[in-house]
Amino acid sequence: MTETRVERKERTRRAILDAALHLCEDSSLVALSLRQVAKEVGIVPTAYYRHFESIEALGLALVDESFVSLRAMLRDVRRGDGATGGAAGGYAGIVDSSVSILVEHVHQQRQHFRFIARERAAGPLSVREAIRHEIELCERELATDLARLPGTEEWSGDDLRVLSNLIVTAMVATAESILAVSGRPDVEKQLAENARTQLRMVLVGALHWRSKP
Amino acid sequence: MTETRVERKERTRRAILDAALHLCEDSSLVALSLRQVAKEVGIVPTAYYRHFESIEALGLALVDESFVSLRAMLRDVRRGDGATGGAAGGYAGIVDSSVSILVEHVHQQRQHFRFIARERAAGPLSVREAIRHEIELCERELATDLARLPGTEEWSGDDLRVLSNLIVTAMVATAESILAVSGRPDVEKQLAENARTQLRMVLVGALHWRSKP
DNA sequence: GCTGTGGGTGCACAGTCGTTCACCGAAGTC
DNA sequence: GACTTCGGTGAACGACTGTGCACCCACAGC
Repeated sequence: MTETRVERKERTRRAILDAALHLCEDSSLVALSLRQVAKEVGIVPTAYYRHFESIEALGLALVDESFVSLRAMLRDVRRGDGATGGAAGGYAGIVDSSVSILVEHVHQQRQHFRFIARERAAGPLSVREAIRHEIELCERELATDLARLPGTEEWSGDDLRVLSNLIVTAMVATAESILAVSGRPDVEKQLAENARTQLRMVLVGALHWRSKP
Repeated sequence: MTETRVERKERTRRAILDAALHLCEDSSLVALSLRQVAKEVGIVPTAYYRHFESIEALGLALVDESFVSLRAMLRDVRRGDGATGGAAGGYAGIVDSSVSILVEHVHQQRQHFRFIARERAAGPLSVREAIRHEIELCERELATDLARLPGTEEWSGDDLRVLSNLIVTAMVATAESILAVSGRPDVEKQLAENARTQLRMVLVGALHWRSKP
């Protein structure tokens, strides 16, 4: 029954992260006070310093944590085991399952996605930079995935990067839209269908694309 | 030399808007205090209430003002008089000049674009909704423009809307990137070129697209 | 079992916050 | 010229902010 000291500390740290994530649901990190977090956790303000030296440091930890969720999603997308079963195959199958996986993960990790979407533009400078860097990594990953797809053999590295940037941008926007309409399943279905259409349009463009020498 | 009373009031109101815009360059509206704005303007906090009843109301005014800038840009894009001179014509010419106009306007109205980019995700609820609504109007405008382009005769209204959503999303992302790298002209040139490539890819996709019945 | 480390407490401080109120004085009205 | 309107002032309030300091006490290592 007794807790070891490191367990106890880790539990409080988790509680702080969760509290911040909860408070960030309808505001931004820059409008979050150390005392609010402490009150939400149930500790005294000064005890906060035992875990983080500032709100900004908390933000960076949340970025790390959130991108664990995001990478888990990318892993699922790469495996291609979406709601459609994956039996469809081909580009259409990839598009359908990828968007399904996106929608699913946005629901399961709503707080993480919301945090990233908001702090990407509004957070402290270091947080914004950290998020931008992580997204750039995601784009690179996607670019190498795209390079393995049939039809992109003659593409330049630049074009692959530009294409994956476009796709990531569109998917980030889709995630933001889904978060914005949270609670209206019919509208959400429509957003997912729009995202699929956009991906198909982009893919049609890609298949007819020839990189300049 | 004497100022009429309404002129004087309008001048202070302008000063408040400018001060808020300036303070929002490296933070968000939700982290902005009435007193900061007042101090920046050079008036006492209570005088602020003569012009706006809250920071949120100020935000809504800034949204209106910012979208005047954005609409001016859209008008230029529609006229197609970009830096390339417009003589090129055809899709390539449209793409080149449109992106040039975007870059140009982002520079000229840096504060407005930055404000919209940030508060779109982080502002008070009413501000977020106002921005979302305005962007949706821009998408509709673009959709009607696209409908006039040769090659989209058989497109469904849905597909036109989805396509313009994709294009607007990509251009918003481009504007955000340009703001993020502010001050590095070489990187910015690259971003603009990437945006042009993305638009071309999307257009290639669109030209080979056939709407489902 | 004694000692020391470290998470958590309580108090205090100097600021800042939004908002109230009574008041001033110049521009506007009659 | 007398009267009103209204943008701006200055003091004051209660609440909240980040942070420093001394302290407590359960767990850790000896």
